[in-house]
Amino acid sequence: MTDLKSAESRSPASLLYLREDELRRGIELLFFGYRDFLSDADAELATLSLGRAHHRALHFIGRQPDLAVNELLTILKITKQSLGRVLKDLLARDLIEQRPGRRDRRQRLLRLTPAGEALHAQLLTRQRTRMARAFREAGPDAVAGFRKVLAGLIAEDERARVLAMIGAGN
Amino acid sequence: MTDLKSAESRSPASLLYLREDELRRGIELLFFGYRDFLSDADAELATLSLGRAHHRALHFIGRQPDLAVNELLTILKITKQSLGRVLKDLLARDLIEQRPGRRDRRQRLLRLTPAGEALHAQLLTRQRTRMARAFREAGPDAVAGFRKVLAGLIAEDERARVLAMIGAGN
DNA sequence: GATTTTAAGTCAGTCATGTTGACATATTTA
DNA sequence: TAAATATGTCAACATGACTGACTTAAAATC
Repeated sequence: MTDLKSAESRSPASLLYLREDELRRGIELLFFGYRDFLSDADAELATLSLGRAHHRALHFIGRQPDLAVNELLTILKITKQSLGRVLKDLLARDLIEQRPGRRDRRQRLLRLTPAGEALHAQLLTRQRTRMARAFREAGPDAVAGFRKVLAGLIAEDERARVLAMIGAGN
Repeated sequence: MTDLKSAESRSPASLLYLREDELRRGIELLFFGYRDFLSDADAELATLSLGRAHHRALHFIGRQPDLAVNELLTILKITKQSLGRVLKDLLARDLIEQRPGRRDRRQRLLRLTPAGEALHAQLLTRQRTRMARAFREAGPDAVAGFRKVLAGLIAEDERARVLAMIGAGN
């Protein structure tokens, strides 16, 4: 970091600089933390010729069985066509199954098959292990702060909906 | 979340469940927070027909002028071929420039052109604005926790190097 | 000085995952 | 009955990753 001046080397009143530097560090930490957090699951998915897109669909179907396609689209914010390809793969590999909704028979409600449950559990366990280590090492106060800041990063017009979906504790 | 039972509805001693649920919330918050954090920059990049890959290269070149290609590869952890295409685009659009290293003339040191600086500053300001709002709303203790947990998510064999690169405050 | 290693670039092909746009079908709602 | 909705599908395309093979120039080593 030869180009990044230390705070001490600058004018004493450059609080703005300190602030900008703190924000830059937060931005970069988010990049590296996110990337490495996904690496465990990525490695496992690669052995199955599946990608992140499959993982995300599997995750949200697993956590909320009988999820409708439209709900999943709202969660993932991708196009119907993109999701369609992923669901097709997961169906072909017997990781998920569909059935028409009882109230609304246009809907195709999605749920995991036993094989899908197994994979979902395996991936989630891996991710929880890494997250658990970070939580444990950081301590409960840090965990609360982590969640608070991340919640603040969510788009304002989405935040209430997302936090409600994730669960009450936020 | 019809399928997610509240903690109260379960057996009193299910601390494991509480913990698993807390970890799941952290995982999901990271997903949504990261996605929405990038959305500002993505929108701006799209107007210029640039993508995230360009943004990342621009960011790390901007923060450390005269960066060698190899250093950038180490930071981004992508292949030379992938980076090559991105750098070619950025060079063609006069956003970065190269010059041979003085000590090692095999190296091509990368730096931003004035136009690159302008774009870099514009993108960084946008991202800082969103991060600043989240930091401000969450408070300083939360910010410390946010950083602590994210640092813990970085791959162990990378952590020291990454934290050193990001800056002392972590 | 000759050989090996390193830094960088390039060509070619592939894959995963996103996009737009147009359209089809079944079902529900107005 | 007509309109809106939920889903699926075809086609074409862009981005950004990958592997593998190879070249060139310069530095480091023997």
